Amino acid sequence: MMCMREHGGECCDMRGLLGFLILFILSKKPMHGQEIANELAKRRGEKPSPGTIYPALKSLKDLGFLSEEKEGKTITYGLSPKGERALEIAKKRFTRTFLGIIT
Amino acid sequence: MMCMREHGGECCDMRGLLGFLILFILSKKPMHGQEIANELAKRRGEKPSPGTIYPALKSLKDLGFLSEEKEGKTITYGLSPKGERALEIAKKRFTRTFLGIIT
DNA sequence: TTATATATATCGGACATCCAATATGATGTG
DNA sequence: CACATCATATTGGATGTCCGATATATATAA
Repeated sequence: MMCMREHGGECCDMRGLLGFLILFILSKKPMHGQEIANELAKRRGEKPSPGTIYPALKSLKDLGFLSEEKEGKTITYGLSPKGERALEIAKKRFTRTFLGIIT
Repeated sequence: MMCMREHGGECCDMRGLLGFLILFILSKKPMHGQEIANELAKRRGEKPSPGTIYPALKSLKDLGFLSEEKEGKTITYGLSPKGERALEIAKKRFTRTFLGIIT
């Protein structure tokens, strides 16, 4: 049914770009999981569930894109050098693909 | 494994935004399927297969987002008024979600 | 200690996306 | 007509994305 959601008026649910968004958000400022989820909520309009955000962070970590610092119960994530390079490449692709859409 | 693809350097495969992209492309100029596929190839770097583009067009058509004009073997698609409204809403969401990424 | 709240983590599965293969129909050329 | 070509269409399935439910760990309060 493609990306069209809800009562016929909306499309574009950003599916598949969660990891990209997280990299971008972390490039602005290191954050822990809940802060990232809140930032995503601001952008997407809906807060991702724990079952979304933590596996996503794990994937990015497994790819070597994140640095982390544990303190008590919170883990603050940032971009590793590899993560920064990946973000730059992804931004180029994103920009080329969606050129002209954001006016 | 999220949206991360290929040798660790890339992410952001635009999954889930195909319908949105098609609406945007058609808002610039009415086109038929193959022209749309070629335009997508320019943006994404890879031409979508027939099994991708035609079901996508069918979904958009079923949602009432497209107008079409058949001439011989080609069908030229454009945006219906409903499609234009949907695109505007989607662009707002897209812009809010990815604000700051395209510099 | 017990209770509560918060952060992180995992697992199962529903659902969506997209492609490969294939089929249909129209047009043109010999 | 037979054949090739191009645009369109369908369908089966592999894969990916994300959420709900649940569990664990740490911190704080009574």
